[in-house]
Amino acid sequence: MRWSQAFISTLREAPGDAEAISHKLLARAGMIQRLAAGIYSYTPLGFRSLKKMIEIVREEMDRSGAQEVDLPILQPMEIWQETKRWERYINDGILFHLDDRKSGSFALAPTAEEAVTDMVRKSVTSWRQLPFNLYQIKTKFRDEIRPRFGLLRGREFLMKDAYSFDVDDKGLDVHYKKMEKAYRRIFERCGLEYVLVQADSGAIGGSASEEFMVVADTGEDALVFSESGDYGANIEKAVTGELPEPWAGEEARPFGRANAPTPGLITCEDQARHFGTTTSRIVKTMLYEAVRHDNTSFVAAVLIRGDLDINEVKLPKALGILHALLLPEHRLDAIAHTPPGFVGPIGLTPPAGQDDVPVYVDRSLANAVNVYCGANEEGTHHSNVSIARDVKIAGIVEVATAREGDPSPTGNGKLLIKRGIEVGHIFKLGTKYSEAMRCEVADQSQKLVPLVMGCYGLGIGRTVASAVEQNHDSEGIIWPVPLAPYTCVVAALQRDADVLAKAGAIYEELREKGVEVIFDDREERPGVKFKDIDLIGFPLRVIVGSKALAKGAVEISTRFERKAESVPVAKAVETVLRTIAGGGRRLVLEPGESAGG
RNA sequence: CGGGGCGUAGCGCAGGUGGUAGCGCGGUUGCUUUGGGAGCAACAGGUCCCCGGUUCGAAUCCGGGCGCCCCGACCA
Repeated sequence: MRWSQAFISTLREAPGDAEAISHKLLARAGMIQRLAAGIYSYTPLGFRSLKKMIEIVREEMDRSGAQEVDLPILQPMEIWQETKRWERYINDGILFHLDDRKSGSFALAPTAEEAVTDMVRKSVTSWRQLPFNLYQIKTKFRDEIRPRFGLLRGREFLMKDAYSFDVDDKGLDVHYKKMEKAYRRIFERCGLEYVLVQADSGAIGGSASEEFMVVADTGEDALVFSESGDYGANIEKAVTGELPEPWAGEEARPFGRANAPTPGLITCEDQARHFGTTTSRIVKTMLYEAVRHDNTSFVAAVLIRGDLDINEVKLPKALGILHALLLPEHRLDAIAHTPPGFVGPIGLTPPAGQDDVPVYVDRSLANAVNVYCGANEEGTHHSNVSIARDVKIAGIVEVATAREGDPSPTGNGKLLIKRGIEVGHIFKLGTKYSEAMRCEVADQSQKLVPLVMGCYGLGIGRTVASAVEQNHDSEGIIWPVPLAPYTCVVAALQRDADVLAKAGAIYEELREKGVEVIFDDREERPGVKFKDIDLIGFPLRVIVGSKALAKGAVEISTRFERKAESVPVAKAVETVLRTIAGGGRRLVLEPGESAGG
């Protein structure tokens, strides 16, 4: 491609709404353009990188034995109602949906479990037709509450989604492992540093799930790792080892009434200071509106140590409910007879229609003795509370949020917290969708069984953006070779006939040798060319300028190293080829070839 | 959903006591320049987010709406 003919426009300044580095740089490089909040166009240059990513994913999915399909993204409400996801997603406000002329409703789908399950149930009747894994690379829609960070959280986005179908869990395990392997190959090919962590399966449902995360400060997820590297989990899922218990070995003292704190002492920190103890001895009592799967609800109390926080992603699962909403303050008075700060597990008044308020206790408090808790009276606390003795416990649950420095659940060292971008997510769905949609086959004993499914997502645009997050400097993007829009740029620094001819010849030869190369033949000053080339971040750069050319040389450098070497004109092409063969990050010169920078 | 901010040329922004709009970058043309976003000159480019109101007159004041960005989303 000749730059002078190409649709490329770079920006000296990033659009004002760009926040993340990848967003700023991709926009400045003219690779993406915002059309609306969370909705981006790819320019020819940006689309080239996107296509690179698509091809890598397609190759690795095909290699794994998966088969590509194309499912409608405009999907009828009816199949979403079969799995109860219509109401759920509408309630969460994240489903784009619309009506057609005849009043039918449709979704612009964020995932395709229903569509693929429908396809399979219509055509598969026997276990002999299994197993298989179907995937597609297609634009998806999610009406994000808050789209941000450019390609990282958009409302329209390109995602690869795959769905495996097996007769039993053993088959699912095989597919799951295959996908993990395929994903590892994909991210390794992109040159990305990533980690695999345990994850919550969220709204998709299912049992096990793991996320592929690119570690980056702009990441929206908090990740928990053990120092020793033998544990990694999304904070939504992370558990900790046994925490030291400050009451270990103590005798339980008689239950009492604490000297009253002033009503202003609302936080656990204030109270601990007032009582002359640590926050770990203050019991935090949180009241939740617990919504059951049948949409009925009740009020429940959850007790946790004052130095810990409740993880509201873990909570519903621990309580066996659909979701838990913290009770709004105005409802506290009727149940706990006090504003926040003095709520406790003893003497709660259940709301109408409920016999009692069940009290769930986090594991961290299961053995607690001689602790303080709110007395359900403003300004008052109980002291020397022994949880097992004094509280009617509905269940011991594990709902604490992991903290940096907590012991690792594996017993090896402490936990660290980093941020990450979720680029891939693999789930064991089980039979959630196949049962709801009656996607069944006859097994070997002629019994009708629902298919066991897995689902595997991979954000294409997001992975490209992650690559930029991970590979850039003050001048611009440093594309990993596999994702670069062009591998190499040949720039003619001057409009001099000899310069243009030599540069043109090198460009033509590289092209013939199969290198993806762009020829900067623009009528621009050298400075402009250098800036654009660095900003877009082509891995290799061949500079043809009148100065070096007078000595029969051109200058070659990689975007990663940025140190240019003079190379004889006749050796330029082979130097480029050798450097690409060597990975493209570092210049590979022949011994004795360098004439110095 | 709560709080804050913004909306003026392709991009980044200024203006705002009411009088019909400006700067930088970018663009076009010419001359000069030519190894890290050149200089001079001329030119082009605007629904000042939209609708309504006040006024002789609104980018500016008032009301309503829309769009966008940021922060927070309750830890008792």
